[in-house]
Amino acid sequence: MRNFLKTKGLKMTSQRETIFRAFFESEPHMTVEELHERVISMDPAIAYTTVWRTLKLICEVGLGEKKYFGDGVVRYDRVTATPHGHLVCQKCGSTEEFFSSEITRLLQDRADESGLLPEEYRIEVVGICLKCRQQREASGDVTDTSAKGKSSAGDNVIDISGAGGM
Amino acid sequence: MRNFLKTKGLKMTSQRETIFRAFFESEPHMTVEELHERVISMDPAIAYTTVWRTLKLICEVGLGEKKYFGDGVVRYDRVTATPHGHLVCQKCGSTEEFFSSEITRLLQDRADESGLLPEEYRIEVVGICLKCRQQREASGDVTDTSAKGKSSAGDNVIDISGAGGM
DNA sequence: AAGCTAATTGCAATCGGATTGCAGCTACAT
DNA sequence: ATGTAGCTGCAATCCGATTGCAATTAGCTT
Ligand SMILES: [Mn+2]
Ligand SMILES: [Mn+2]
Ligand SMILES: [Zn+2]
Ligand SMILES: [Zn+2]
Repeated sequence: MRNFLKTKGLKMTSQRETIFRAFFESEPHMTVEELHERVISMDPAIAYTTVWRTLKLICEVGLGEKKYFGDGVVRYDRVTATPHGHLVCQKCGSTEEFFSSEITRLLQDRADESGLLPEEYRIEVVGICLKCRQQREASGDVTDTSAKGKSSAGDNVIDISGAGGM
Repeated sequence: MRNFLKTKGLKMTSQRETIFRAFFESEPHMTVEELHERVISMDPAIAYTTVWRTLKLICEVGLGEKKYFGDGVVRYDRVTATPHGHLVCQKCGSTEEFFSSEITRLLQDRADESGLLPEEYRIEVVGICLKCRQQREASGDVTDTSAKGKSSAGDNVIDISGAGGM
């Protein structure tokens, strides 16, 4: 890592060392603020701005990637050797990572067909996690909470042309 | 559409009619500002805020979805009967849509495994489009611009544990 | 058709995370 | 030890997203 920076004419500082540690050893998908909290617990003197700039640096060298999970805050993810996807709960914000070489391959093929040189993959399913659905039904909600079976967002057919007509 | 609003206690207005038209008849993935421009060309009196609120409404009733393609601006996409993915050029911002029932099925399976009730799918490949790569090579850049073949972001193995260690 | 009221709209103000300018501090090559 | 290109902390700024509010309007009621 130190060498990596060196070749770029960049310097290793105690702040960066701490922030790198925090980033690579904490749960993934942290916001700048969350990571800053973590960092502060290790070295109270490190500023938010420095965390922000270091995350930017991490992304620039290819070890990190910005992620937008839908709550309006940017999150930072570690880049893995092979792309991975996410299952995101829009209720509690929990995330689960998964790998799928089949999906990656299919996406690669699509990109190739179009002549797009892939740089980053975004593979996400956003929905309501099991835990949140169980809580909801516990509070007496009448909504269908079954996940098993064929229910999915894609099933309900939406007549867009009709809707656009008026 | 009018009926749809009615059942919700909502009103159809000339502004909404215009904005609906603009949204469903323009290219997909427009920003609020872009759509506002379009709307203004149809009715100069319609305010940005109204466009924003109407897009929000469209999303709430399930006909639209927010998208973050990486340039920091929210875009609005039409929801299709079956989920679709995107090929996004991070250089020129062009997008191409594609459908893949295989990918959708694989994602559905993953979600089911985890107990996540799918609500929205995000399937994107971000990279450099053919056109942009050709322009780059034309300006005498030495970078490898081949898209065909096995090149992909997933191939370069990144030793994260090592990086995190220091 | 006129009246009534909740919904909608335009505009200005505000919000809040992202980003930047800058003066003082520091890593590290020499 | 010295010099200089990089860093850092802090405050200021940016800017798209969101909201408060008074005037206006759609659609129901009489
Ligand atoms: Mn991840
Ligand atoms: Mn689309
Ligand atoms: Zn949840
Ligand atoms: Zn392009």
